[in-house]
Amino acid sequence: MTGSLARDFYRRPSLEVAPDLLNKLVTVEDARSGRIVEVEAYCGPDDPASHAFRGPTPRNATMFGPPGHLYVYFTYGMHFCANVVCGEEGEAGAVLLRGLTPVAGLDAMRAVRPTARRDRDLCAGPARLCVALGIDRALDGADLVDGDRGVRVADDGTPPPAVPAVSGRIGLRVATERPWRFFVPGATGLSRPG
DNA sequence: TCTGCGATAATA
DNA sequence: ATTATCGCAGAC
Repeated sequence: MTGSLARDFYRRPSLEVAPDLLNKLVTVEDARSGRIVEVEAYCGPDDPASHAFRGPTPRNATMFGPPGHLYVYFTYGMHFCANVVCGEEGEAGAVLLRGLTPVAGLDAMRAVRPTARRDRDLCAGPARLCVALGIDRALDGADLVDGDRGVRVADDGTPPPAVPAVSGRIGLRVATERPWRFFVPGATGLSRPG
């Protein structure tokens, strides 16, 4: 029943993949896992908010690689955020993971995120979920399909919402009006209510 | 519960 | 200079 998503799942534009990623599971080596409840699509060269907008650089190299890999970047001098690379190789599409419902390994998550007051805050935010799951620079480029570095995205049979909630993306100064944030309404682990 | 602000360093 | 953020302080 539960298994890694196939490569072809990711071989589509990020705007198609993003809503389909809702309710899938992210798992890491030590069995910590969370259910994806909030994502944002980034559309490569067509998207002024995308790290890929100005073409390939050392930082965004993973985005320009094959789909189904993890793109991890460092920002604000202290945070890591994680994306799933989408589209054909070279398209540089990406889906940012913004919120998870903690599913397993809650004790380990609490240990690395002592500032989370409630369990619902453990993975509520793109940088928070990276800390909770132990995702950092070392996992940039990890293959989510074969799990070469322990990180996978799996389907346990829970379908995405028939009609996902949609909004503008968060934290941007450009292209804020594009409705490319998708989330499970009312879910535990959203980075913000709506 | 909400709002504003400082931290902190890689990137272009 | 800017940044795909977070946690704290202070106001209600």
